[in-house]
Parts: sequence; structure tokens; C-alpha cells
Amino acid sequence: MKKLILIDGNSIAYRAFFALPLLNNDKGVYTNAVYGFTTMLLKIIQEEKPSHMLVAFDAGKTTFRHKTYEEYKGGRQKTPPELSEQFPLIRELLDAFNIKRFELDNYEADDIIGTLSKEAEKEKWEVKVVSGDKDLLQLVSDYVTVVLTKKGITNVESYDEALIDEKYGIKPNQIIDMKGLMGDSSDNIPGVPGVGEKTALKLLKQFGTIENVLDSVDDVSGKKLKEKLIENKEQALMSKELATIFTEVPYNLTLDELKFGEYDEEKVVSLFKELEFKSLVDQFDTGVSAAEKELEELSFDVVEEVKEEHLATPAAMVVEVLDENYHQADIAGFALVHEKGRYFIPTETALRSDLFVEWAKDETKKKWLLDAKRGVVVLGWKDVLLDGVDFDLLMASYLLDPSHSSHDLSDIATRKGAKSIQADEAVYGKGAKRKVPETGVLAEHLVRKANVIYELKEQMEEELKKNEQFKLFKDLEMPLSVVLGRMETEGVKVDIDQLKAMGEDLASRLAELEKHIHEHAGVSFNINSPKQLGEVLFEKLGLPVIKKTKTGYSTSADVLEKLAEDHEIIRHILHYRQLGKLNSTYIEGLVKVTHKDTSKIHTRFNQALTQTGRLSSTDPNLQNIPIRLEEGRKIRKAFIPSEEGWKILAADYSQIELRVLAHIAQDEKLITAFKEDMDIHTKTAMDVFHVSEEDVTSMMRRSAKAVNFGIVYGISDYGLSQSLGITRKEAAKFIERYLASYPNVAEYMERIIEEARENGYVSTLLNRRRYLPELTSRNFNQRSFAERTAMNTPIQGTAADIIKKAMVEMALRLEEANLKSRLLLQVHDELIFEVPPEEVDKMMKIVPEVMENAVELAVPLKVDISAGDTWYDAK
DNA sequence: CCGATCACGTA
DNA sequence: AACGTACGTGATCGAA
Repeated sequence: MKKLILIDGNSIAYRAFFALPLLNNDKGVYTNAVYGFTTMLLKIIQEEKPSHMLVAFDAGKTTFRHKTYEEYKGGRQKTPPELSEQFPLIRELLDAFNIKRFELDNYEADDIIGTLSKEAEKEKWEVKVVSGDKDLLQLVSDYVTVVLTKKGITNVESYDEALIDEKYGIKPNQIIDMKGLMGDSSDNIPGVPGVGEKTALKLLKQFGTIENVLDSVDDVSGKKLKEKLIENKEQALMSKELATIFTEVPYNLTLDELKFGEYDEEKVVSLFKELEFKSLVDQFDTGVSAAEKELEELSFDVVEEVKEEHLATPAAMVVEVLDENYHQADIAGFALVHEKGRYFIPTETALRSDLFVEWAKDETKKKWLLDAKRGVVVLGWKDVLLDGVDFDLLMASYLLDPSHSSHDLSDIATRKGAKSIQADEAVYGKGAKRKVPETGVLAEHLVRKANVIYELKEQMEEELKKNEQFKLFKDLEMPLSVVLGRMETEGVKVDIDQLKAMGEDLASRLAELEKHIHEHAGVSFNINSPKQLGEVLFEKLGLPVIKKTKTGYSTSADVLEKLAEDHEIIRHILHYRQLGKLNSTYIEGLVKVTHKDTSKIHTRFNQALTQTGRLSSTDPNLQNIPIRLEEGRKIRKAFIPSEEGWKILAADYSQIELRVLAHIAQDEKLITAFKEDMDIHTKTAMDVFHVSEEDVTSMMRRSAKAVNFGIVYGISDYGLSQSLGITRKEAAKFIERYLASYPNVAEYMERIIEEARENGYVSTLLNRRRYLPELTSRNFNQRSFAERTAMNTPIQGTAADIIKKAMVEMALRLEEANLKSRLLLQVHDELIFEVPPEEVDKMMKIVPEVMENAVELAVPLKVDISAGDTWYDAK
């Protein structure tokens, strides 16, 4: 027997929205209604196992009922935008499930449902109507059941004729009479004033219909009621009409078209992932589809000896390394997929084959990878200089949307609708349990990965082109990954003995400080534990609590500084913290990762992580080596050239972010200031405080500097007040004066937010993108954050674009000029090289030239450069 | 053996 | 009501 489920889409979405807290995914898109809708849908499918389904939605604002009664549904709250924005997602969800959805101008979802339920009834189908609206009870019949939500979303009650009789003592077709009499405030149906459910039901039991009531109004008991009925006769009849579901909606569907059955599980899972419905993803991923995935066959060969035929190009290539840190790591195996076939090549087979090695090194043989830098570095350690990398799926995915937290191949595959594959974690295990699986499993997994890369290349490039990001991808990020790979492999030489000596010095000073602190406190405790420290300071010593964290007292440096006058112990704690940080993070940390034989450190630059386009550095992080305080700065003395007599050369952009701001905002005053190479903070102070250069005090300059920082970060009065230690009001006044002095900057800030709201994203000079869905959030904090991000990202991102371009250009120049100098590190706005003595003069010219001319802006770019025997001395 | 939290280093 | 942008690492703590 056929079973049709008709769902009132709007009603269920509303119910779900109000029943659940406002969830959102990591992009800030609200998803609670979608989630509730989904659980409801899944429950229905599971329990009812329908053969046919349809979800009806209300179409426009006005319906035929408004002709009868203009005020119909008047006074209703506007749909909250947090809900409106979820309707497209619900539609997407239904499409993924291959469930028909329907809406029609001039009619409500009720009418569509009514019409189709009558239609199905004629065919003797079993019909279930799902809604939160009691009006629909009028459709109940021998064939039609109405399922109403009770509480929450999945708590429901099924109404058949018997239950309606039990609850109301009337027949389904009398529901409209009931509504006519009592009205419905949510639809703004007036009914008869003074008549509620009780009276309405009493009347209907006696008379059957409104018409009969009115005809026999004399028989109605109660004088008042009688008067009301007579007085509101027309209104009662009209109310009944409004409550009556119209069952002859013109529709162009056949019942057969509502068939429900097969749908694309991968599409569903992919959508769930996007929405971050983790529990549902698990339910689906490990359930049916995973089993089916296993069955989907993919043929491939295991190569025993590499031959020409295995090396056709272009080829998708997998160089598998299980360690997250790929330096000097073992290769688990290779996979190649190209026109001629799919191959797994065991590591030894590949590396001992001259044919393979030559092919890898051949620039003209095009290779497509996921994470090209990883491949380049890993093979580099085996003295195989991988070349001809023509496509990097990781970079493509990152550029298209940097916000995705994972650019794991299985995630990309799911997002982009490619053949799904198992996640690495599922194949290899995680954490301590991670290991190379048996060869058969490994081979198949690698081939599948290569296959997905092969499958996605064209599509990803198309998407990049559509976004006008192809040049950024191909001419900047791809070449940069090779440059970075070389930097990582080269590594930075460290004077390990010096590090250790500094460590010993620190250790003894720390022991001394610890003793003092314990004496002052009167107890021995772990100073490194904020919890214990808090107890000592705020309970035992009774110092005033300045700030709390969600777990207890805050003992952060800015809090402690405020307490410095109150107790001698504070000074010691701050000093202990400072030295402790240096010792554990920078001495012990660096010693741990310095290679025994070479005394070199090989960081990894993550090129596909930050939301702004900057690089990051891990294992170790060489982008946060101390410099501000002399004590910490000395760490840099341990960073030395890798060859005798060479120098370390450091070149940094001066005020690159403010220059970028001047360019983007096209602010004449700022542009002129930079053209004249003025001290920008002094200049800002002059403009904000309306004084001449001589009259700028150091206090004024300090304030101006903080405002300039604030502007770049996306200013807020609160943030500025914190950094300057002034009130919010004063900070707000500062900002106001700044923006008045630089009207184009003010205009930029407004424009960029406006633009971002319209486009959904902001862009940098070289078309890097960042999506900001939270800009429309109703949550003040989320929205404010998105607004600051919209202001900051084009600035920080453009600065990142510029230095990346300089790096690629610099690598080219070094090669062309046959120089031995090597680029070692990048720290956001500076480049660190090691340089043989005879090249120092040349490099002092070339580096600034390349960096300053990386792009052409409305302002000049300025680079400061210096050389020394260590990183410390290159200042 | 992990994940969360705090604190703190850089641009 | 709670907040300046972008990161990574180490220590602690409480749970698996």
C-alpha cells in the first residue's frame, strides 16, 4: 500500500527554531531549525517508511485569503532573520534527500497539503500530515491522519477521528466551525468575541455547524452569547471561510512524482558535515553508506618494477607519510593515477628506480598532489628533487575557502562531491595507535586518494578561475610552496651549547626566585599553576581580585602588574613567569627539536591555515622568538649561519599594514605622509591632536600609535581603552578624532563592511578571500567580531600577499644570479637569510629592491635591512 | 593519554 | 553583554 507523508514545512521549521537553542556552525550560520527539521524528518522516515513524500511551504506574503480579509495573519511577528536564513538550507536538505517540495503563489502550505491529501485519499493511499497547526485536523478521515507536534519537535501526537472525538467531541469537518466561532489569534482570525473553545464546542455539539447555530440562534442559551452571535454573524461566517483549507489548489504534480526512495547519501552526509551535525554524520557515515563505499570497486595495479607505462602524465600523485611532521620521515608508499591506469608503488620500488626518480625530477612531467610542499620536502630528504608540480589540491581548497578547519582529502572530497574516501584517521588510527596498515589496505587507500585528486583537479581550477583566484593559486601560492619547502628542508643552524648555557643560567635563577616566592607566600606551591597561585595571592595573602576567568581568579600579567604595589611577591612572580617562559618554551623547547648531528632546526610553515593568508610556523614555531625584552631577545644569539663566516641578514617591511591601509583607503593625508617618509605615529598624533610636529609629546605619540594599531585590527573603543588604560569614552573620542582626520579611512571601514555583507566575503589585493557569514548575525559579539575582521583581513591579508610575492621573486632572483645566499625564515613582515660574506653587499641591495617592488601601491614600500653574525645581531 | 584552560611569545 | 587582528606552545588539571 502507498503511504504519503505531507509535511507543513513552515510550521515544522518554526517549531524547530523556537524549540532549540540558536545553534550555529563554525561559519556562524544558524542551524537550529535545520537541525530540528532534520531530526523530525529522519524520525518520520524511519518510523513511517513512506513510499511518497512532499514538503509544502508557504509562498509569498499574500494569499487568496487576504482578499476575503485584509487583516488575515496581520499583527504577526516578522519571521526572525535567524530563521529566514535557514530556509534555503532546509530546501537544500530536502533536495539532498530527493524529497519533493512545493510552494505556490497565492496559497498556503495548508492548501497544498489539503489538495494532495484529498487526491491521495481518492486513490485510497494512507496519508499522514505533519504540522504544528491544529487547523489541519479538518483533513482527518479514514485515510488521513494528522500528526501534530506536542512539545519540542519529535514529541508528537497522531490524530485520527477517534482522537478528535475524544478531545473535542466533534468530527474533523467541524474543526472549521470551531475556528469560525472561537477565532485564531495567531492567524488574526476574529471569530465571535467572547467565544472560546469551550463555548464553541458546546454550540457545535448542539447545532453541528456555524450556519445551524446562526439559523437557530434563538435556541442558544444565554442572552449575552445570543447577542454576540447575532452581532458577529458575518464575521463568524468569514472566519470559518478563512479557516477552511482550500483543496483544489492548481498543481502540476502527479502523485507518482512524490515518490520517495533513493537519494544520494554522500550528498546528505556532505551537507551534514557542512552544517556540523556531527551525530547525524556519524549515524550516516558509519551506517549504510560506509558499507556501500567499501563495495565500490576501484581497480589498480601494484607496481613491482617501474616502467614507462606507469609514468604517464599528467598524473595525480600521492607521497604518503604518516607522521604529521614530515621531516626526515619514512615514506609509506606512492600512488599514481593517470590516463593509463592506477598504480600503487612501494617505497623501495620507487626510490631505487632511476626511471621513477628522473620522472619525479622532470619539470615537464606534470604532477598533481595534495599538499605539494609535503611531497617536495619528503622527497627532498631522499635527495629526490620533485619538480613539475602542476596542481595542489590543498592550496586550491584553502584559497577557495580558508575557513574549513580541515583540508584533509576525505573532507575535501565530501565537500566537493567527489568520490568519497575514508579519512586517514580511519585507515591509520590516531594518536599513539597510528600505524601503517597492511600493504593491501594501504595500497588501496593511496590509490583512492590519488584518484580523488585526479578527479577534482579540473573542477577546482574552474572554481578558482570563476573567483578570479587562479593567478593567486598558480603564480603565487604554488611556487611559494616550493620555496617554503626548500626553506624548511634547509633549516636554521642553532648554537646548541649556547642555548644550553643560557638554560643553566635560567634554571638556577628560577630556583632562586622560586625560593623567594615560597618564602613570601609562607607556603610551598606550584607557581606554574594559576589555580594554586590564585589561591595564594587572593585567599592566603588577601590581595584584591582584579579579574576573574571562568575557572577562577585571573593571574595574567596585566592583573599582576596592577598588584605590584600591593605586595613584594608580585614582582618576583612576574620575573619567574618571564624566565620560566624563556626556559621551557624557548630553551628546552628549541633544544628538543634541534637535530643532534646537524644542529639545525627544521620548522614547518603551514601555508593553508590562517584565515588571512599569513603563514604559520610549527614544530617549532620560529615566528615567535622573543625580541621585545632584552632578556628574551638574547635567545636570538643562538640562531647562527650554517656555514663558517656567513652572516644572518634580516629585512623587514616598515609599517606595511598602515601603508596597505593608506593604499586601500586611498587616503591622501596618509599617502602623502608615507611618500614623505614621515614617522607615521607622530604624523597621526599631529592630525588627531591638531598640533605641529614639535608639539607632539611622547604621550601623544604613544596614543596615536595605539590608535593606529587599533585601526588596523578593526577598532573598538573597548579595545583601545584597554591598551591605553583610559576610559571607553575617552577611547571613543580618540577614534572619532582619528576618523575625522582621515575621512577616507572612515569611509573605507564603512564600505568594506557594507561590501562584505553584500558579497559574503572580503578580498585582498591579490584576491584572497575570507567569507564572513557572521556579519548578519543578530548576536552582537559575533557580528562585531565579523565587522572587525572585515576591516582587518584585507589589510593583514594584503600584507601577506605582498611578502609572499616578494619571497617567490626573491627565490627566482637568487637562482638567476647564481647566488649562494639562502632564504631561511619568514616572520610575517620580515625575511631572514643566511648569506656568504662576499654576497652581503649585493644582498643588502637586492633584497630591499625585490621586497619594495613586489607590488605597486599608491604609497612606497619601505624595507629596513641589516646583517650580523647571529639573528640577534641582525638588528 | 587526551582535551580544555590559562598564560604568553611574535607580527 | 563583552569585545582590538593573526597565530603556536607549555604547564596544569581533570577526565578517560
